[in-house]
Amino acid sequence: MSLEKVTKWHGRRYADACGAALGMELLGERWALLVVRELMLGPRRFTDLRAALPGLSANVLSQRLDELEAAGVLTRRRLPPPASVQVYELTPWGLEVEPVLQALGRWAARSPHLDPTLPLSPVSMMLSLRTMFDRAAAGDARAAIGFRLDGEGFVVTVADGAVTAVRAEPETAQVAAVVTGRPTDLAAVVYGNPSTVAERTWELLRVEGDRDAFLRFTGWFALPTRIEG
Amino acid sequence: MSLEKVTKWHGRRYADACGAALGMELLGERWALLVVRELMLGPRRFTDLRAALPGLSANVLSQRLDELEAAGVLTRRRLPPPASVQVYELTPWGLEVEPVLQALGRWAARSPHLDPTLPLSPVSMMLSLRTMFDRAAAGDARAAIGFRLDGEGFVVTVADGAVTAVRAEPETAQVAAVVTGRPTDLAAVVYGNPSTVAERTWELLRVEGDRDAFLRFTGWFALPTRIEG
DNA sequence: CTGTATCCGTGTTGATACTG
DNA sequence: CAGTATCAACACGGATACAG
Repeated sequence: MSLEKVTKWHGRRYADACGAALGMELLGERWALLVVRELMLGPRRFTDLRAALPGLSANVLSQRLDELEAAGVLTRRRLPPPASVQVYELTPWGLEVEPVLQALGRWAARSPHLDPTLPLSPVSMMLSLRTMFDRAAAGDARAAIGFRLDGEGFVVTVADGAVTAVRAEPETAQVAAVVTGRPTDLAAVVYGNPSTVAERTWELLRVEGDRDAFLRFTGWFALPTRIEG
Repeated sequence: MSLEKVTKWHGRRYADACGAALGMELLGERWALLVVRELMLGPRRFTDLRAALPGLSANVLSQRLDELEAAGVLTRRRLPPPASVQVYELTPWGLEVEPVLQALGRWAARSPHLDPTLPLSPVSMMLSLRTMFDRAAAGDARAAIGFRLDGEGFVVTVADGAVTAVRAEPETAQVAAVVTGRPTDLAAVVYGNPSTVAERTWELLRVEGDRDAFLRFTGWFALPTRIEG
């Protein structure tokens, strides 16, 4: 069966020696890159992926997971009992897809068609912080902010002109503030023009702890300028 | 009709605010990224694209060109008479796809499935030099090498720790050497282990001018290490 | 609860042939 | 040269039913 899939994976080849062509064979199938994106911050279960990717049907997700496993991008692993559930996890090489995600995201963010009102998954929001971090704006500032987005916890740290974002329950002792809310609203506050972000949007987020620390934090991230369109 | 296409481009959305998702909507359709790749080094005609992308049929190419034009990635332009032919040209924003191509190519080049025996287009070969340039290996060396691949001329220049590659007829006066041959054979020589590149492969390339300069040049480019598979 | 397998309507893809 | 027309095959997405 597994061999079946490996051999079957040559359905739609480009027959092109170029690396970018091979990349599109591996990641270019519909939904494939978004599945990888959702695994970028750690292993997830089948149902987690479905929840993060509404519109992706179960049969297509199954197929993508098979193909990505055959390609060596991810592995399926059964968690040790008692939590005997299956999770999907990127391989080290799969983790290296992040620069691709970032280059693509940065490029497309300049399109007039980018629509911030569309749904945004928690992982997607956190990854965008890694992509859109503005080193010059942050300078040598330091801060750790916790997030709880749709029930999922993350900790983002800025230090030494770099940013990290990991999946973790934010402990009030370790972060300056904990922000709770929906990813879309967080994006509006972080990427919106501070003077035009509606007060109503701020009200949709709950900020516990040092609110000013989070306010400064939002200034260290910026979307690229849009092209006219 | 053109408006028709713009509005029609809503066919397969992801309904996801993430930039990477939008990027896949714009460039993720089959063949789309490879069409952009072929335009990266300057305008090309419909037939040029078909020649560079065997396996891409005329109707699909037509459709991709429409979609990419509607998205603002490329424009169609009619060359002034007498050469009154139509060419497709990337917009400034379309040119910015190159980092995506590079990130994807660099990532996929580590796959065990990369197959250097597959056909390689001249543009693809030249772009790979921009991607795989090894700044440390080049040091402060300088050189200009001309190439004639499947009849298309290019000039590649290395200077100040950077590489450029442009479409241009190589003039013997401006380059240290002119290499004539097929892209695949050039790739074998540039990216192969120098000690294991068959003498037969070298014989498939014609090197006019300073052969040693070209030999040094080949040492400034390297593929990333393959993963086990 | 966590996936997997099957059926089906629809749209996309791709080969061939053909037109301005 | 630059596409359009037609048609067959297949991929996608939704629903549903089934297995561990």
